[in-house]
Amino acid sequence: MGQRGRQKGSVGVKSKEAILTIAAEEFAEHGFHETKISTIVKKAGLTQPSFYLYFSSKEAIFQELIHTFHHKLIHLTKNSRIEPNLDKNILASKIARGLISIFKFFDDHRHLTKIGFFIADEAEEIKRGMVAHITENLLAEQQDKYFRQDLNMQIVAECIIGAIERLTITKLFTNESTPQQLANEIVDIYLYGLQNTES
Amino acid sequence: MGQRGRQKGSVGVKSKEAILTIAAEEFAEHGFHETKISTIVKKAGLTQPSFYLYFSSKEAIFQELIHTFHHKLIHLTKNSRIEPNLDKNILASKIARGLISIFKFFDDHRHLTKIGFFIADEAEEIKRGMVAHITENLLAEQQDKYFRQDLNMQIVAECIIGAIERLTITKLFTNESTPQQLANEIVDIYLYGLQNTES
Amino acid sequence: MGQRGRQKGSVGVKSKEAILTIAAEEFAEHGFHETKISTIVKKAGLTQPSFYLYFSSKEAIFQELIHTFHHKLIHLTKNSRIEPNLDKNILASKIARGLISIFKFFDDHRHLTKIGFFIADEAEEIKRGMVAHITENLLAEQQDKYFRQDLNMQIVAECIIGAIERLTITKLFTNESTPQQLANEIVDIYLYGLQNTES
Amino acid sequence: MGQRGRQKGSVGVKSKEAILTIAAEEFAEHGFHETKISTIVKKAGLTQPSFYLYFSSKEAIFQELIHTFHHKLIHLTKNSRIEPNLDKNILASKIARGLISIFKFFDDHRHLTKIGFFIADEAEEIKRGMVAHITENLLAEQQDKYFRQDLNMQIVAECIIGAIERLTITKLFTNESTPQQLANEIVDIYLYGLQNTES
DNA sequence: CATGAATGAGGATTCATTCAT
DNA sequence: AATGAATGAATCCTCATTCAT
Repeated sequence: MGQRGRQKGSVGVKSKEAILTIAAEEFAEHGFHETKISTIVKKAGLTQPSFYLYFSSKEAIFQELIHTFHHKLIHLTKNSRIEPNLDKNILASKIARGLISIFKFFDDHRHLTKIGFFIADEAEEIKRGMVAHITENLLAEQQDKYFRQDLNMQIVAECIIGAIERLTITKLFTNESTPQQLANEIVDIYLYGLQNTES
Repeated sequence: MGQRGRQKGSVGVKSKEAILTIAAEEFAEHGFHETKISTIVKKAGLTQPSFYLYFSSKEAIFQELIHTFHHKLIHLTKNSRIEPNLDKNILASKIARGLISIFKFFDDHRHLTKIGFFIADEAEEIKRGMVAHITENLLAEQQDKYFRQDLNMQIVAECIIGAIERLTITKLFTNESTPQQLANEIVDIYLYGLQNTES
Repeated sequence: MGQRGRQKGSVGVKSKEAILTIAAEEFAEHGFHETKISTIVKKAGLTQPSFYLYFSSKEAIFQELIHTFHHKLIHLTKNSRIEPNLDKNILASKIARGLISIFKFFDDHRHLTKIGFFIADEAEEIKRGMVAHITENLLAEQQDKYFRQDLNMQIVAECIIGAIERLTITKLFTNESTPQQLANEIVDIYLYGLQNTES
Repeated sequence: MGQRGRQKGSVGVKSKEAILTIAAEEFAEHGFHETKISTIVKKAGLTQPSFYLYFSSKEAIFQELIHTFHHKLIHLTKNSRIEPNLDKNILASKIARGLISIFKFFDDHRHLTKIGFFIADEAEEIKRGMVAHITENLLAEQQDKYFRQDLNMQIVAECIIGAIERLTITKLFTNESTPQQLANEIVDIYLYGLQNTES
């Protein structure tokens, strides 16, 4: 069928993706309200009505971007459950690996991350999800005696998310640190603490 | 009679303060753009032109709130430099005391905190200031051998600010934890780390 | 009566005059709409309600200034009727004298002139009055054979007013010419024309 | 069918021109401040946002009208340089022809003229340009001995512009005189003066 | 004579969104 | 698949003017 390959939808798909990409940029840089549909379509070489061919509203495309971010993030964390029975040295690197994958993901999707992790109202909920996930992991490891028994792991998880948040903005997105470096620093700090045990 | 005589201008002052209070509430809850001047003045029992009697624009009052927050915050952290020559136990409680005062301050000024620490574009800068301050303190203590020599204290500071940020939103503002509890948890986590040293 | 001279009204009179003077300046410089009552009273060291102690509205003070201008102008032109039976040389200087008095008057009341002769809607009417007056004079002199019989004196009068208007703005108010100079130039041009009668 | 095919954009052009025409009317009649965008668009059968489809602000459309006037005026005066070597009778009719074209232009563009020659702040500058142009012409003719040597031609030019100004308002726009009549009267007055040379 | 405080009324401008083609 | 044209619905802001003291 259709040997002349009037590749149905390909143009539209391209337009839609152009809009999505540019919108992500704009939202990430200027926030929701300061981003104008007019600007997006202009940058995409389209007109305003075309926008509504692909998205039902400004709110809708914003949600779509958030959803994409959230979806990818969930997918990412799905496989990161730490297997039991590993010795302490390996634990550290396991944790580091998890953090690396998060930072890498953020690094690879800067605009989406800005939107879904920092700008959106839903960011709070997304973080809550991550905190829950991390808490679970930590609890398991706590149970396995890798971690101190007297710690409130939910609070720990919040601290880690907070750290990730900050470092993403100030170190990762400024290109001052790599995912690896950041992950290692976090592991080092949280695992062993600040206290000087020498002397 | 009235021992304070002809309270010149007191009415206007009251109106201005009413506007400020309500504006803080609104901005904190709805953000800059979703906050309407009309709503603010209505809640203050005034009309729109009155607003402009006290503030030159919506932007201006927002800035004033940010400034107030920043100003108070700076004032707070001014006295918090840790004195040298204290043993380790005291150090912990010293640090805790600093954190308590921050959480207390945030707790006492929830709206301002939401605005100046979470909503404003300037929040980033304000946090940067706090990070710098904390970094300084940490470095001094590191020099005094209280802390491990191999840690990048700026990164540590970022982690702490991130933790404060998160815990403020999820534990403090939800009334799930007190400033004391949060401060203690942070000290415990960051000073000693997660690692189980028993066994 | 009243040896203590609580000069009744003197303060008010002073305030009113201050307002009038400043208002004239402002209207002259910025026109009606761009002149704000708030600016006037500020410059007069008063508050807005005080303004309404002396003038019923912005429109009212503007009218008062126009009226003052018009009144003075009418007073000026009342005595300027040219007496009959003068020879041609004297005629020229008579006319010049009339023009000098007008230019002097404009020069002495620059703000009022700007308002009443250039800014006000009523300026048109005021000019019409002057044209009528000049026309009358010219007609008398035409009847006395001093002027050409074939000229439409109303048109001539319009031309003279037009000349006065322009020269007031471009030469008088810029201090490039004195009333005398301008009057002489006008007399010279209009009496003898441009045409070179030599050769 | 339809020899001009798919008239792309013709509707928008029509709307823009409608707005321009009506705006010229309104500005001419009521001045800048008393002219409301709401009135303009209402008369054009449009809504307020449509106005901003074609003009960026009220100030902008006003400037556009002024510019149009100025542009046309400059175009008009470009060809009006008087060629040398003409005898006196022809000179008069040459000058008359120039004046006719000006009055005709003003007559054909009453609204624009009101705006650009009487209402706009830029009117002064526009007149200055005309004065300069006229002065140049007069000087050339003076050099060629057509005009008296003792006259300050800039002042003469100012007088002529003043005359044009006045006569435009009082005779042309009231339909009391035609461009031809006005031009002839001016030539007559300025060339030969008022003085009765008979007797 | 004067003012601190307040407001009614309106006006320009913006932006997401839609209609007809 | 796309667009020229248009708009509904707000929002910020301004200014002359007034009231109570």
